[in-house]
Amino acid sequence: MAESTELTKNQRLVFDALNKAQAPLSAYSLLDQLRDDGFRAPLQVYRALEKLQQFGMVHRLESLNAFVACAHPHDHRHGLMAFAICDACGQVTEFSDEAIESRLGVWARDSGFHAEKTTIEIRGNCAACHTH
Amino acid sequence: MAESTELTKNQRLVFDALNKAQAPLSAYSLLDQLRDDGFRAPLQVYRALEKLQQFGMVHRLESLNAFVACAHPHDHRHGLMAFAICDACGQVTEFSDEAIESRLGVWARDSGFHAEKTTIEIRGNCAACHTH
DNA sequence: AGAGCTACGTGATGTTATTACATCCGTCAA
DNA sequence: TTGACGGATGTAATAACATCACGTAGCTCT
Repeated sequence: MAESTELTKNQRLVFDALNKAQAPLSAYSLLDQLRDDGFRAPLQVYRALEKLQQFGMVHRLESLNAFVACAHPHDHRHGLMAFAICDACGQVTEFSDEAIESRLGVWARDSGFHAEKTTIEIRGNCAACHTH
Repeated sequence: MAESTELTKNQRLVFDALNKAQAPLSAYSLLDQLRDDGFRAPLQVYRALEKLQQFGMVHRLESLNAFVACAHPHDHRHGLMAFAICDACGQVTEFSDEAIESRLGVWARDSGFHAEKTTIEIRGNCAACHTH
C-alpha cells in the first residue's frame, strides 16, 4: 500500500536511478543508464517520469530539461517548491518559502489568474563552488 | 546611441517579430517567419536572441522553450521578473514583486548560494480564459 | 468470454539547440 | 596602407530533447 510498492518496474528503475544520481539527469541519460535493464526507447523513460511527477516523487527542472528525485522521501504532498541549481557542481537544493507562495497567491487573486503549476529555479553557484 | 539603433539587422528582425506576436514564439517559428527576410538557419535566430536577452529586451520562457519581448519597452534594466503564462490563449503577463525578490535574497544569503539568474513562471489560465 | 483500463514495446518522426568552420566588415595600431 | 583583431554573419551537419502512431500484454469487472 505504500506508494513505493505501487510503482511499476519501469517507474521503479527510473526512480532508483534518479535517487542514486548526484545531479539532475536528462531523459536520455536515464535511458542510457537503463539499457541494461531492458530500456530501448525514450518513451519508456518519459512515461515513467510522467507518472513519477504525478506522484510528486520526481521534479522536472525546466531550465535544465532534466529531472531530480524529490528531496522529501516520505512526504510528496508539498506545496510550491523552489530549486537552487549550482551550475558548477550540478547540485540541486530544494526549498519552499511560505512568504513567496503567499505573495504569488495574492498576485493571482488580484489578477484573476488561475495557477496550475509554478516553477521557481535559481541558477548560480552553491556556497562550496562559489568559494572554491 | 539609443539601444534600438544599436541593433544589427538580424537582431532587429527578431525583436520586431517578437513585438508583433501575441504570444511567445519558439526559435523555429521565428525562423519560419523570417525566411522572407533572408533567414536560413536556426543559428541566425539563436544568435540574435542571445544578444537581445543580454540587452534585457527579450526573455526566455523556460517552461515553454520560447521567447517574448520584454513588457517594459523603455526600461530594460529591471530586477527579478515573474511570468504568468495562460495555457489557453498563450498570453504572458510579466510582473515583479519586491517581497519575493527579497525572500529569495534572504534564502541565498542564508545558504551561501550565489544566484546568477532566477526563473519564475506560473502556468495556468488567465482571468478571461478561466471564466470562458 | 468480452469490454475497458493501464502499462508496455517499438519505430518513426517532430522539435529544440549546438558545433564546426568559413566569410565579411569595421576599427585601430604599426 | 596594410594587416591584425573582434564582432557579426552564413551554412551544413549534428546533437539533444520530446512525441506520435500503432500494436501488444495483463488486469479487473461483469
